[in-house]
Amino acid sequence: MKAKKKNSLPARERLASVSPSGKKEESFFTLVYDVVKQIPRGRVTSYGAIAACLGTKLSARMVGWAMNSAHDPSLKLPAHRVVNRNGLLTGKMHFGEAGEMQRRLEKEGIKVEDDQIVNFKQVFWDPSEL
DNA sequence: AGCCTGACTTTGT
DNA sequence: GACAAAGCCAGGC
Repeated sequence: MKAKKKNSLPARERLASVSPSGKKEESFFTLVYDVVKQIPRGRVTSYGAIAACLGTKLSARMVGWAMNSAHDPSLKLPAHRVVNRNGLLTGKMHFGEAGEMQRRLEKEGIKVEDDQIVNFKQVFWDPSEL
């Protein structure tokens, strides 16, 4: 999975440069949201992958933490497609009800066993791949 | 202004 | 192979 291409240019600045009218409130979350929203159905990714894509690979925590603020349903963030690098549904407890995250994943064809994604390597989606 | 926390990851013992 | 600790950045209090 080390097929990550070198991102010499931090996506932070790249995406942050996207200011429609000069007035922009891009925060770390915005970048994360954008990436998460791009996760194809039936695929999952890890916090580290997103973080690396953003250029802050040293801080995968921020990604997960950003999701903490993503509790807004209007964001339509498929947070259930975001797991830790082990493919473990670490944040399933934050979905309101335990088991919902797994249920959603299974609904998309992703098998989850014991809170862990089966064939995680196969369903893993690298944001840099898009 | 400063300390604490957090849905992670990596590395060392 | 399992456990412990450090690193990271940004928001909340």
